[in-house]
Amino acid sequence: MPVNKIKKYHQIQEYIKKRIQTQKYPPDSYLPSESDFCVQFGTTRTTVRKALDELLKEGFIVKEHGRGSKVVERGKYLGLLSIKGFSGSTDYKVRTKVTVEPKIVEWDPVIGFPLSEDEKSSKCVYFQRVRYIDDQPVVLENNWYALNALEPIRSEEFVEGSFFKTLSQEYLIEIMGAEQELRSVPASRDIAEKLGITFGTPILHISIRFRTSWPNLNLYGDLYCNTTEYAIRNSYFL
Amino acid sequence: MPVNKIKKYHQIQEYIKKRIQTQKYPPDSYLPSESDFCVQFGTTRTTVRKALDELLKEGFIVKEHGRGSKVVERGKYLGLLSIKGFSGSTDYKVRTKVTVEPKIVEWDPVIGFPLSEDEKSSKCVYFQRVRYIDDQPVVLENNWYALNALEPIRSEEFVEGSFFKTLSQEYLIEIMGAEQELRSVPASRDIAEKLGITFGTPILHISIRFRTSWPNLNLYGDLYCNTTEYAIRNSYFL
DNA sequence: ATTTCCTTTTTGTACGGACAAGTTAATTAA
DNA sequence: TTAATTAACTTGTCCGTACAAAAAGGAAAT
Repeated sequence: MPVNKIKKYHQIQEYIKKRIQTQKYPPDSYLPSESDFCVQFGTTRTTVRKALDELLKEGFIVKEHGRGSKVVERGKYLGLLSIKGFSGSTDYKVRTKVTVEPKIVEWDPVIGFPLSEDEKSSKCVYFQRVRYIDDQPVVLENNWYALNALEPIRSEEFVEGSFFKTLSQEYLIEIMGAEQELRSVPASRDIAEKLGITFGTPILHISIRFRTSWPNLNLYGDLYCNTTEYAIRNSYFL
Repeated sequence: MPVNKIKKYHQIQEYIKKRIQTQKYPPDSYLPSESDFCVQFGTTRTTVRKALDELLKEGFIVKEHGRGSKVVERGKYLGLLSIKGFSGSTDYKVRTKVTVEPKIVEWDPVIGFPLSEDEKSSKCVYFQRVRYIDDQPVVLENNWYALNALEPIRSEEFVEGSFFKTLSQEYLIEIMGAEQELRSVPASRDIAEKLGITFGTPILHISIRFRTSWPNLNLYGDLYCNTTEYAIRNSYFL
């Protein structure tokens, strides 16, 4: 029979992760040194380093030889697609407007992924946002998630206006991965109007499923991007 | 002054990587056990495991508790965009036709990335391919790389018809990362003809720069994808 | 023939120690 | 004051050991 013993390095890893998520270890600050953690948890550097290595792989920290382990600003959405110059840049004024407040609805068949039985048995929470760059609407974003997995969150409660930051800091939910499908399609009348473009203009349609650290919680997204001015960009390394 | 000492784990890592790239350790086979490597390299499991951990992170192997370390089929292009059902699937007949043989030309200004001085000072190698799915042309692909970084390779010499496999197995060049820009654009007359679609149809335009393990070698790509039948898909995990 | 048990092999976790290498800040020498 | 040196601290590499946990295969019992 499986024993499922608790692993010491995993406990330390989760402890530090929680402190990061709740801003006890704020972004850009340095964690206590490895030997500090050794004393704190009554263990050896081998085990502490294993925990830190895991957090490094998960993207919570970066290590600097001779200096320490630094907490990184979370929520770069891994290698996800982002608008050119979006993340961490001040080239453009990016603004987000919630055009449909989170509300409970039936699942929308436009979601490009098969739902689990668990999800199908539940209603879902839906909200819509529009992303503006330099006061121009560029991305129309529809979002869904299963009501039985997570309660509705009012947009005024979003931490720094970000849904993902809210999940991390308020619910300790992390994005574990994502799958996307991309298509180039002509703009429908509805979308053309919302993005202020002419009917039929080629736009980028992206369907996303985010996998989270909660096994039964997936986030579904349906994005329409006007790429005439700003391209969508992503990058991967190592 | 920096000493740049050779690291034992790195030597072992590179040794195993080379054996994988040259098929001495073929895909799906199991590597010698960790203790075998300890004897072979006169070291301890700590060091061997560090080497294997690096190969795991680089995606060359997977580890199976109680069984061993298995060599994985390389060339999934990391998290790169791939045609839906493309990688490792037999749902569709995928065929690649080289429409322009690799030849030496001047750099094309359509490349959406700034070139380094080194690259600008050299001519470049260019070739064009068309990807077919079920005998339908779906992707038109232009490729460039600097001539002073890598010689031209004739398409008949591609290992299993794959340019990336050739780089890995014949030149020991690995893809270290990539940056992409995506746009939804109307098909030009030229591209519409080559993809067998009507002029003006929305198509997905992707500009890619691949970073390789050779510091001065970048691969540039310019792709035009007809996404009406088959979506472009990608996923990220962990 | 099938199940159960045990042994062997292999990877995973953890301990404890030693020294190397990079960073920072205080101290010393010019 | 400025530059060089030193000391203290932190992460990186590596050694050697021990036991746990998972997988595989063979032996014994049913």
